[in-house]
Amino acid sequence: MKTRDTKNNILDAAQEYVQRWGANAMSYQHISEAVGIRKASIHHHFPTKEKLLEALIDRYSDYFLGLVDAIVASPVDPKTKLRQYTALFEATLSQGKQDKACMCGMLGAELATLGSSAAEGLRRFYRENAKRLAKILDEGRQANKFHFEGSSKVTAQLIFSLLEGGMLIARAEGSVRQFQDMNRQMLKLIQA
Amino acid sequence: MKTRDTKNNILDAAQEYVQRWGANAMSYQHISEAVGIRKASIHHHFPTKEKLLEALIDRYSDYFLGLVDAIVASPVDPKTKLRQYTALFEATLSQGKQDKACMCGMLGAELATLGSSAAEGLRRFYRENAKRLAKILDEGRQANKFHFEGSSKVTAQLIFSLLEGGMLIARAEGSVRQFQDMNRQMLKLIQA
DNA sequence: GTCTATAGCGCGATAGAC
DNA sequence: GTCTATCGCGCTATAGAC
Repeated sequence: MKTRDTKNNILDAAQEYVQRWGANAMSYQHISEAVGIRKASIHHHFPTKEKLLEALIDRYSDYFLGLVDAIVASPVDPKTKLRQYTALFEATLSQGKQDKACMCGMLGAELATLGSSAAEGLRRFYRENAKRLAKILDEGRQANKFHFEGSSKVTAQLIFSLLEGGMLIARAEGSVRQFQDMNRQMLKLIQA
Repeated sequence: MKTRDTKNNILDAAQEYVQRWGANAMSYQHISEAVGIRKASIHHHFPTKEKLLEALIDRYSDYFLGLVDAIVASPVDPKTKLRQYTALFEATLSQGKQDKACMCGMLGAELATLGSSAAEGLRRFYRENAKRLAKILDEGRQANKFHFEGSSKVTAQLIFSLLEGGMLIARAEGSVRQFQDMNRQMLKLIQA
């Protein structure tokens, strides 16, 4: 099998596991069983777990921010953009047994156990998401569709934190519905 | 040393570790070194890690909800109560090297690796916090101090999720300030 | 209640054949 | 690029002396 395919299969399995169980519960053995190759073969593609996590975060970040960029650039109104943004998180939570959270939200709790490159990748994910959210908020406020005082940057942090935290809380209750209700309420508050 | 003291010392060390590193990175060896007793002695007080985590969550929950109850019952206005509630989280984040998060927020990410009793304890913490927040919100809305449409229960979930998620995000950036700004902005949105 | 000693396992990682 | 085999470590947990 091609190297790129194997690498992607490894990252797919690792990501799935981290989103459900966390990085510290994920092992080369688990990936090995999911992908159908031996532990040593994984080390050939990702020599250390730290390198694997770096690659995982980079890929996740690039993919997710790509989806967000498409939303930001689309010609719909700001309220719809914000709704589509929250829908990305709702989709993750709805997948499968509804026990998958945002991978970077999970890793936020395990930050202290990550290497410095992985930690920097995490910060980049947080920062870039907030930046794009702030753009949507500015656009909405300029169009007189969103009404809130103060900084759009801080409000973007607020919304992003709400989504990341909300996924973890709602997952504990097994309630996608609770997460969706919360997101709708946030939209109301921004428009009030 | 008295059993109760030793138990508390063990729980203190364990809690500190979980808040910084997470439950899966916490080991009997780490606690042993922090408390100054041997691994086997910890097993005498908490036979398994699962039991230790259960006790940890129960103690944390009781203590924290006690603080919250005092705020709810105090004769100050609802806005002050909400401010004091967020201040509890800000205080945790400000402690020491500013790398401590809410223990139950951390454990939310590691939910899948917890035993069923510990998971139930977590859900209780989430539920009881939201319940008390909803009470503050109702009180504020009735006094015409808070203005928001829709359910106070959902809004309480929103605020609680925001706090739990915000701690993890702000911790990554090492910015208590960011967390405080976000909380102030939430208060503005509720009062708008 | 605390200790020493150890069992038994899973982990990340490496060596070397194919 | 994938494999078998193995190393060395840290983990949870237990047995049994004091």
